[in-house]
Amino acid sequence: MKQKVTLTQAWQGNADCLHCAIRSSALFSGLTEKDFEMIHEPVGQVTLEPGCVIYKEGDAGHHLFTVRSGLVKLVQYLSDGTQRIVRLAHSTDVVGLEILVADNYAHEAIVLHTAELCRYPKDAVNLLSQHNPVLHKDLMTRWQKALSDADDWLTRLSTGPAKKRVANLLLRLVDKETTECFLFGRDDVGSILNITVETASRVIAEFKREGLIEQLGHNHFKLDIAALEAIAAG
Amino acid sequence: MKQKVTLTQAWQGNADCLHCAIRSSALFSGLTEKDFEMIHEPVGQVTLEPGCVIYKEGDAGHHLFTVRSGLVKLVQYLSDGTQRIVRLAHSTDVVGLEILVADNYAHEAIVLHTAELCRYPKDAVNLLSQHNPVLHKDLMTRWQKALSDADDWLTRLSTGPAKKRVANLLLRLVDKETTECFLFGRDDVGSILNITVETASRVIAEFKREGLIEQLGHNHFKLDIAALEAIAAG
DNA sequence: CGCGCAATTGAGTTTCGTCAAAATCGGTGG
DNA sequence: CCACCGATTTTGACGAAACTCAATTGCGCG
Repeated sequence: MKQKVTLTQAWQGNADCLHCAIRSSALFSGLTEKDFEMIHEPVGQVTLEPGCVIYKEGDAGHHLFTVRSGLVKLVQYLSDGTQRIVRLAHSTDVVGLEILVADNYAHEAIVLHTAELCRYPKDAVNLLSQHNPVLHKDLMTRWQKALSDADDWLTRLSTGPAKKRVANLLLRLVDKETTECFLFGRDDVGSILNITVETASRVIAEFKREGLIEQLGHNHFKLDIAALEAIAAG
Repeated sequence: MKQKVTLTQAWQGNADCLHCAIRSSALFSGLTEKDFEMIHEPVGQVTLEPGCVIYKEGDAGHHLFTVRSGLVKLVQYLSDGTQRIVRLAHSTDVVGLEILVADNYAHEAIVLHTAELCRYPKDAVNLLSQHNPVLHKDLMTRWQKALSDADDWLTRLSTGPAKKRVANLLLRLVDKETTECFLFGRDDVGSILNITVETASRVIAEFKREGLIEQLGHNHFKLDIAALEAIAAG
């Protein structure tokens, strides 16, 4: 796992939320111009490279983040020091929601695929959510989505034999249009599926030999979706 | 798994929320008398026996529930028909939160240990949460707790060898005062820990032989907490 | 007292983890 | 451009853990 890049103070302020490309599904979609005037700290945006740490577990913080593009992993460290990835956040997902009601982040957030992020000050979100019913409901919906994702993670990615888990992971990462999929290090695959690096590698190699996935480049595959779904259903 | 009991319309209306014994940690703790006047449908309460189904996955519903006492399991069914328990709710926990933003329940909720429940109409909660900042924040905190529980479930109860998982489960169920613990069917233990009934039984039997747990009655044990914590840390 | 379900135990098999080695990839510098 | 280095991935051999199938025991309840 690379960890070369660190989050320097590269945030560029004054994102243009009113004309944001993903606004309809962004956190501040329900806000009016008047609402934006109430925010003193500007909404910042930044692009981060793989390996970059957005925040660490236990960090005090005052921001939550929307993932505009790319992929971010949320990691928790176990008592024995090993790490377990408890969620993946991709476009339109919010990470760091917990900072709205807690003082510290619950996970370590690390970029897996180059990601564009927006950053919101928690105080502004807390304040606005009490006056703006749309934002209020949107927040609830995001909590619900996070919880539903967590349940899905447990039932699909942490249950059953290794082949089934890997198939489910690939299907979750695939672009349905192109049937292509960008993967990442085998150690991360293992941390997600709760299997060892070797087992992850073995299963992926076997999928390649059996033609279920075709390698297009470094961690870049074309999937046989139907066949993988058969395995995923198990 | 028993499923003899069904939830008949046994709800007794007009719970006395203002003088509730667990009010300080109940869902409506932040409400004023004036708030209560705004609720047309009374808050109901009921006592349910083990096996009783509170709601099913996919059910349309208009209520969320506080568990006043007892134990409730939240179940999801996998593609192959087997069930996986994704959370346990005990005193002061809320189940069915998702109904605030979705039309259907996300899990099946079944009573494990005789439980007293309070029932809140979703419309009232949604309405009040937009005007009462305390309830608003309380709801957010409950979402966060549910999510944190889910993460904990994954890292503690679904990771590592079977003995470690069983130890973690027992420690989660134990009454720290008496060091006693009420368990349930081995099939439920298996569904929680993602192991088979046989493995669950073997581990528990082994714990008994090694004196880590002493059987006091049917599914009733006294625990050697220190020893179990050593295994749970593993 | 016996019936029936749940729990336990046993034997054999499969899967996965562990440890170790080999191969491959990506990047770097001559 | 090519050779080399380190890191990642793949592969192999072996053992441990858990699953499956089956039989037995134990317990609660009528």
